[in-house]
Amino acid sequence: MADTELDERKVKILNAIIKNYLETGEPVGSRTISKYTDLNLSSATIRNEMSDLEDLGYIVQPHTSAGRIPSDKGYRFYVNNLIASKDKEVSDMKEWMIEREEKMETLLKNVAKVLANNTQYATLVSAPSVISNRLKFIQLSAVDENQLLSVVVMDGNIVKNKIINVDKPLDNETLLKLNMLLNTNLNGLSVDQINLAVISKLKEQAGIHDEIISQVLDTVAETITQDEDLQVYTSGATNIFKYPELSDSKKASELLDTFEEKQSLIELLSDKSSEEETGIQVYIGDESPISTMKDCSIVTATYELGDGVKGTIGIVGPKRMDYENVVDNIKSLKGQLDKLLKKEGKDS
Amino acid sequence: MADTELDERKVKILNAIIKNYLETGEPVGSRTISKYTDLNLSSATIRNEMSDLEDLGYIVQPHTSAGRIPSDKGYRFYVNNLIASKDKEVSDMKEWMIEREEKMETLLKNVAKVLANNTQYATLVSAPSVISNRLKFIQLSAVDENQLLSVVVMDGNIVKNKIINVDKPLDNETLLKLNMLLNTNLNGLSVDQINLAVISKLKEQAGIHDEIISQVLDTVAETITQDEDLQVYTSGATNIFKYPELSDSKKASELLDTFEEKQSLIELLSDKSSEEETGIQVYIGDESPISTMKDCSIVTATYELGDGVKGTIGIVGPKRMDYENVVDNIKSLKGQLDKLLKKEGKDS
DNA sequence: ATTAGCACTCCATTGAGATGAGTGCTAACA
DNA sequence: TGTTAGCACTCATCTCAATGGAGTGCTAAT
Repeated sequence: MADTELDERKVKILNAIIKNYLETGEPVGSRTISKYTDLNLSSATIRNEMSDLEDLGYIVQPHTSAGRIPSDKGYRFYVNNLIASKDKEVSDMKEWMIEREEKMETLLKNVAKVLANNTQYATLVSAPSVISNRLKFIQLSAVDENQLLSVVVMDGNIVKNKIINVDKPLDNETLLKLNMLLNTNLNGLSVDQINLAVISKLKEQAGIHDEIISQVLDTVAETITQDEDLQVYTSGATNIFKYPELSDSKKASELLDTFEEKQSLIELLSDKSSEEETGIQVYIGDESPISTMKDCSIVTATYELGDGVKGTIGIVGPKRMDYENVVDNIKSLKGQLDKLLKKEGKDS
Repeated sequence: MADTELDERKVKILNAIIKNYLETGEPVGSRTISKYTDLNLSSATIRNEMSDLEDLGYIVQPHTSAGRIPSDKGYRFYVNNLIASKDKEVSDMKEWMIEREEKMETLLKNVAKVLANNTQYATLVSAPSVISNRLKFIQLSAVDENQLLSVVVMDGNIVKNKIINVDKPLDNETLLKLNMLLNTNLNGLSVDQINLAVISKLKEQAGIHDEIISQVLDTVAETITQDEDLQVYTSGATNIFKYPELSDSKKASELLDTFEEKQSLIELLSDKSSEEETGIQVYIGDESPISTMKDCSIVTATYELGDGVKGTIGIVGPKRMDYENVVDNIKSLKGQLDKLLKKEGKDS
């Protein structure tokens, strides 16, 4: 639809406006465009076109007799074009840091950091969600008389653990039996497959309807399904100070609060409402599910591990963000993570 | 020494200046003091005294003909008095959140949050340092053919783990023997007691000079001594925007960066250079080991767990921080943590 | 359809008072 | 001798109007 309402010249002008605004952050006037483009049109002509573009809602004037800046709709147009057309080879990303990491956590922290450095925006990376992530190994051990330790290893070497307090000690034999039971029945299952039914089947198989064993099994189930806090790693949050339109103290404070209080970020990153086939989502201004980010744009991509969707990487910046660069970066990183995690899941 | 250079009246005036400045954040003039105190002195007299105080270095003028504000030395004087004298019962702290927590991590996050809420400053809480923390339980298990999982439980239920990649599988028997060996030899030892000597003794006891076993033992040692990232939890970093003197965009950005990049905070919290017998340390302005906090004051306290020093809680705020309230809060929290952790370490 | 030209609008910057808080100093007072 | 009143002076901040410039919208000419 956008295609029919904008002729080629208007598209060129709109793009020129947006590009210029991305660089300068200042409203851009007709004269600038008249020189900047290779259209060889006078500023007056441009003015007419700009007037049209404003009527169509692609650009706005912050106040009478200032230049124009892109509206959310304008950004949206630009970005759609970009993601669709762009598929040029990604600038070779710094690989120095993404080397085989043992710990998911440090890996993801590094990813966030690299991305923040490369783009100069704020970045978020969420740990793989355990939904549809497979159980690889599970073990119960007696720490001392009253404490059991349950350890669960998932695909991708994510390790979870929980201390279980019990009233009286379990003897070694029982423990061994339980471990056997757990491993044979649960290994290879994904978290969302481990529900109440499975657990109660386990309890049954444990034979004795022992109070304690039942309690232990429940806790194990809890360990497995525990939301892992759905960790989010952030980096470069303070980059927002680089963009005057975000750095007045009220907005900045709210934004940084959002980053510190990671809960809402989790929601953001797991928002799958407008999933794109490319795996890259862009929220512009009001489109964002988080209200404190009304004045920002957000680009997210999901990376996969083995089967099923997993974690998300995201970038938060001003609306005039360098979409081109960001999309490239995020695509590249997504690719690398996909590759890395699949490999690690398999052979290492 | 400070006692001899300040007579009682000067002390009163100095305190009045500081208190007033703490509230308002504005330079305070002679007239204000003349009314505010019960000294019944005219502003002129106060001016004379203030002039003296300035010569002595306790207060400074931000510019000619503004009021005076406390210098670092002035704050220092005030704080010393405070910590020494103050020991009144702490305002009853919200206990709602500090209930028996299984996970150290969530507990400490909550502590940081509560403290930030109570004081309206930025807070940091460091996890107990494992130095001189005892080993409670250790276990090696085979996740699959090529991966071993080593899990270590410390006092206070801190769990560490590490995946060990091995070239060829270890048979069950060896594993069992290793576990036995590890537990009998290492349990009860603190981390700093587990050094190369102990490990090589272990290797010897393992009998066979097997390449793999040696490698495994090394990795176990690594797991135990791994620095646990020395986690630091922060909260309320954005509170700095409440204090104009910190919130100009350059300073704020640097400060927030420091909070995000937690590494330097770790150093701050583990700085034991000026340990006080009360366990409470106060850095004022330049005294801080972190340069980005030149314009801040920092109050830290260490809490203990069982034996030996453990973690630290800290508050970062403007120099005109409400020291009284902060010290109370931090004392109270320290007390609760001490109690809680000792209990947990023992019986649970 | 495009362009040149012009009047107009509005923001941002500047500089000149005006204001007021606060000091330092001096002289008077108890 | 310590305290106070008074006064001249300084300096940051606020207000206000003037200025300049960037940019638009409109109209008339090409």
